[in-house]
Amino acid sequence: MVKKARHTHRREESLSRDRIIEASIELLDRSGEGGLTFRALSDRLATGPGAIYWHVSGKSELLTAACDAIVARAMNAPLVRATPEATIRALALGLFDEIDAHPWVGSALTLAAGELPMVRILERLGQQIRALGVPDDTHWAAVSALLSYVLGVSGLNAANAQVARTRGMDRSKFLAAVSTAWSGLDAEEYPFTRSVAGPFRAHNDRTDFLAGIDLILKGIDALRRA
Amino acid sequence: MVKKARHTHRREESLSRDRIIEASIELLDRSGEGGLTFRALSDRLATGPGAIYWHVSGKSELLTAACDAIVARAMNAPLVRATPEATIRALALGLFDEIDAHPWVGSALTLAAGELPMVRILERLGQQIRALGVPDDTHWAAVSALLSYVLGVSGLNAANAQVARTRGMDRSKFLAAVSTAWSGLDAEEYPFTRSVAGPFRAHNDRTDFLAGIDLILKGIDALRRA
DNA sequence: ACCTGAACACCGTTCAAGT
DNA sequence: ACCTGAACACCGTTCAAGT
Repeated sequence: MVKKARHTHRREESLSRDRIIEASIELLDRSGEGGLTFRALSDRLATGPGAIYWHVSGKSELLTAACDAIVARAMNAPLVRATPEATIRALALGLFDEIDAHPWVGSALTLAAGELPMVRILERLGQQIRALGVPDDTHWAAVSALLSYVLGVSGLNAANAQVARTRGMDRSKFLAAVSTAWSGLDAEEYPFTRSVAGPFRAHNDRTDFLAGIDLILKGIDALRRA
Repeated sequence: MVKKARHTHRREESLSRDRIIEASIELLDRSGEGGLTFRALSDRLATGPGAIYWHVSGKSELLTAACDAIVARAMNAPLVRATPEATIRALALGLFDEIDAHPWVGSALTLAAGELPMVRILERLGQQIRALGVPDDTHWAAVSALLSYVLGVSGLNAANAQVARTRGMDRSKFLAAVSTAWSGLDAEEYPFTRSVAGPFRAHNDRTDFLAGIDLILKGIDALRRA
């Protein structure tokens, strides 16, 4: 019963990079990372695959551009005046929420290392690190730790969403399955993992994410006093 | 001039899961993540693609098993008696070095979220967190922060290696290219990124990685005093 | 300048048929 | 029980040909 979503409508506007990226995001949101193909995309845009190549260099540019649209939204959100620490938390949470809503962004971000979406995050976090007043020569260490952590959580979220999707589970079913697997590990070899199997089942990704940010902020704070 | 590496030798041993994984690792090391295909693999093992499916359920199991072989090596390395902090640093560095030598492990690790390779890391780090004497209800927050950070750095390493490979650059050329791109960003919008473009060019991944671990350890230390 | 769509060179996976 | 290899249903990308 695979029914191809036929597009009955004729194309009204002409093709453009923006329309292509918009359609890419819709495909990625609906069907995950595997959902973005040139065939599905050209079908949706009522054109041929070759037409897309006129506006975009290839798939990786497409994915990065889609990712950037989401990241930009989170990084350009207006910020209330607050301490640098509070601003970092707010920025990180805003990004977390976007990635939670669009899990494919998590892996796209890492894939586009050094490119615009990552730079947006680097910049916003970095400005706050600067405002924190830590020594100049620790700026890079501080941001890169924050950035790596954020990318780690993002990638994990993307992977979890991906696995849950392919196995047709929702999030709580997936957590329960992992938790059960961990509980069944050898007691001699994996005592710690067994001990966190319970907490893991009930854990809240968002809270844990913030706790990790706070841990790193605490560490950065120590840099200032050193 | 694409010369297919012909295998002139007949197969001596019979096929086995271990031989398949060993060959997978060789392919991944030589040609990166894209190098692992059932065709390349069956060519190398002097068999057909179908034969591999007799021993292994599919590509993702193959990748996870290959990843696990490398991770196990790092996590089972004998440890000298030391403080929990020093042990965590040693474990993390050992893992970093393996991933540096086998960058594909970085993305495979994230892809196999919740599975054995990740659990090995979770367990070893967790045992040391426990030894640190922080409150029981902070164990999960502490390990998951460390783990996410390690996965973030790993993924980034994998992505960098991948980009450098496709562009045919070595690491220093790649760093220089990113650094130059950052220096060319708009001065109003990206002051911080521009300011770290210089340090970035000369930075040492291994040192930065360890600095991040230390930052998180400092934060965990604060948990004990709280 | 922009679009079409067939064709190319790949993929992972399945499966009837062999030993 | 284990292996073979053709076949299936996909991919991303290219390109001669159209408008």
